[in-house]
Amino acid sequence: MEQDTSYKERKVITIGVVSELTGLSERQIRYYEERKLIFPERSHRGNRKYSFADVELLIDIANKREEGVQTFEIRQEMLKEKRKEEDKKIRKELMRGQINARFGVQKDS
Amino acid sequence: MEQDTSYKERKVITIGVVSELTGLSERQIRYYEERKLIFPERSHRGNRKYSFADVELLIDIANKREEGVQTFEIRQEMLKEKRKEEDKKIRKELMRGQINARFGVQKDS
DNA sequence: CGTGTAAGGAATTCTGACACG
DNA sequence: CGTGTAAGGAATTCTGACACG
Repeated sequence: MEQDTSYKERKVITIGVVSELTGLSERQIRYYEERKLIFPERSHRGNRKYSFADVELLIDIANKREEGVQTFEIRQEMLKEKRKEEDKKIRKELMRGQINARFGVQKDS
Repeated sequence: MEQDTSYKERKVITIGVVSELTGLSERQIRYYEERKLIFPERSHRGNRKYSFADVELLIDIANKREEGVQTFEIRQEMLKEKRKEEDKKIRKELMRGQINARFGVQKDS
């Protein structure tokens, strides 16, 4: 289901390049990971790898930080967003279920 | 005009990751550059950086090589392709020019 | 809390070259 | 021609820690 060929989601960018792309120091980037704001993959021997989506997220984080928002609060907001997304998804699936129940394919047997 | 925010074209991937992604050795990847099949950018201090488009191109090259096609021939084909693309583009622009001449915006002055 | 920095080590990347076929 | 490899050096990345505020 999860098509992970998407260029935006593939984790292939090393921390040095991410640093250039975002203007953040490597220290900051690693710290935001420690605070569970960002989740890079690890290469074979432990090097962090980020996606373009991660880069964009980091830029958002940087903006929030500049406004004085603490990492803890940013995390709260992100979790809230995530819950909202999941809710939407579930509602969609429920709807689909109801439609199928009335007009959809027959259950076999 | 050239919108280079495109994830596919941004050169951000280091040679080690490209090697993993393509299955090619770093030696091979550097050699194909020497033969002018691929054109990475360089980071600040000289490290090669590739795009997803480059990765796909390298996979195509690898397939051709497996069929025994020489790098020189691959280069020929690529140049031919490129010329074809440019031709198409020019024809398109010519067409647009004619349409504008009859129905388009007035030239000022 | 958020970030800088020095520390020490391991892994990465670079170039030019020799080897083989 | 296309690729492997050893060589030496420079740059990258990692972790854990101390510092400051």
